[in-house]
Amino acid sequence: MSTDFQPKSDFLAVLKERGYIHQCSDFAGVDDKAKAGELIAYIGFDATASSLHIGSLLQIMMLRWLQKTGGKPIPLMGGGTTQVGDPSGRDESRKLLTLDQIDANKNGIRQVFTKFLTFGDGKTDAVMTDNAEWLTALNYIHFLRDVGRHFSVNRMLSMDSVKMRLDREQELSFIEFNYMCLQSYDFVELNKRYGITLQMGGSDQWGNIVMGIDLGRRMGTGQLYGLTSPLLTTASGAKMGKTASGAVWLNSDMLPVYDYWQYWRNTEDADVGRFLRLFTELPMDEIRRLENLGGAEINEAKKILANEATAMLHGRASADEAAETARKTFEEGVLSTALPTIEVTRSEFEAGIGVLTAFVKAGLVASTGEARRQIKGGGLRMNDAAVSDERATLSAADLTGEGVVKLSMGKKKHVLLKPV
RNA sequence: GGGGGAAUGUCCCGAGCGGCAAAGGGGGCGGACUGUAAAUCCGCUGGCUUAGCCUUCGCAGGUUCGAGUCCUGCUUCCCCCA
Repeated sequence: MSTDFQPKSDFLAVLKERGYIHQCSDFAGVDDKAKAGELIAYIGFDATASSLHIGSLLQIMMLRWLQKTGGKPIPLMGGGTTQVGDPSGRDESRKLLTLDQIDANKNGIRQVFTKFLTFGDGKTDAVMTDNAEWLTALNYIHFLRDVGRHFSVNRMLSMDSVKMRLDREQELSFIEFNYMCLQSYDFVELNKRYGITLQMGGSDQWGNIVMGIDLGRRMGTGQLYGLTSPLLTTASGAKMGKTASGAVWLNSDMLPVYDYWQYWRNTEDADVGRFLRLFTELPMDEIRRLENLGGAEINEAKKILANEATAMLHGRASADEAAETARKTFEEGVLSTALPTIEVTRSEFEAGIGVLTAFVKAGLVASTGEARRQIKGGGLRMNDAAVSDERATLSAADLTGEGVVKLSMGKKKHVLLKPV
């Protein structure tokens, strides 16, 4: 596991150069497979929400690079494992999702993959899989006899994730043991069905992946491999993908394209190079040039990062539109009608909407109380003028030439209110 | 089975002599300064129809003019002994 390993395959060369690799069970083994064009790999995604968020993007990019370098990517939907619920997030009673919720979530998640991967029947075409297919049909006794006997509790107890819990005297439920086993079993099952030999994932998945490799050896799959990506944090140490309004979702119905673009635009200086490598496909020498821009010039690099990352997910046209909206809003101070817009009926508007209510409707604040506080702190603006009177009411006089009212919270968040 | 602790503002951690919308952090949001960055400084961080009203301290009762605080029972978690 030397970090100075020199890959011969395009796949590992790209991953290494761009910073996707944290650990690998056997660099040379994966390298040979990739070099021979025989690499088939999977990454599992649990369906805990109706969209994946930025945290999963790194994983998706690995699958994308695999495909581009001649391998076959297999995204695995955790339709079965989600029913068990991965308790590794710790915490008390994690509410179990209903089957309906899981189904709905799977549909939401599935869309994203089609944007990053090419699906089909060809050699390097991606195939969508779902572990509900085999896990839900498992019979407990059969599973114990065929698979369970290969797990050593002694060994499981020595795993980091488990040891940590035990050391801290935190609850470790039996269900968690099972989760690890199911994930291991997935690996073996996917090997049988698709000839998969590599499982990738975040660094927190290392233990589970290694268990899968081990199970494979005992169940006669031939040599399996594991490769993990580093846990991403921003340069100032925050977990990636959280914003004020929650996670940075990949589905546009959960997070408008404009907001997605803004997320990347607001990257910290120190992260620009790293993010360009991981989340865009720009050539390396171009990235090196961009990340070395000094002072305010690095903003150009941030725009390119935002454009490229957004184009990959939402398409070039949407990315351009978001960039143009941002340019008008921030650089020219001109109103762009492409800002996120919420509509109210004309009769409701004419009846008079209070400013407090308007900001709540726009989703800029969570309650009228918060709106009041923000007004006191000078944080709310209407058509770029600070709101000072919380009793004010919107009227036709507030409509701009475009027939909208621009509501802003802070300097960066803008929503248009449009009577229809 | 016996004994001893713990549960607080629904993001987290955490103080709280019977007068409490409840100390202090972290995180988050806003303002200032900047470059839509970081760092720094300042403000805010239960809800509403806001001179007021309503709802919060594991759950259910009780004492009291008044309970996060005292009493009783219950639930969950932790520690010690067996």
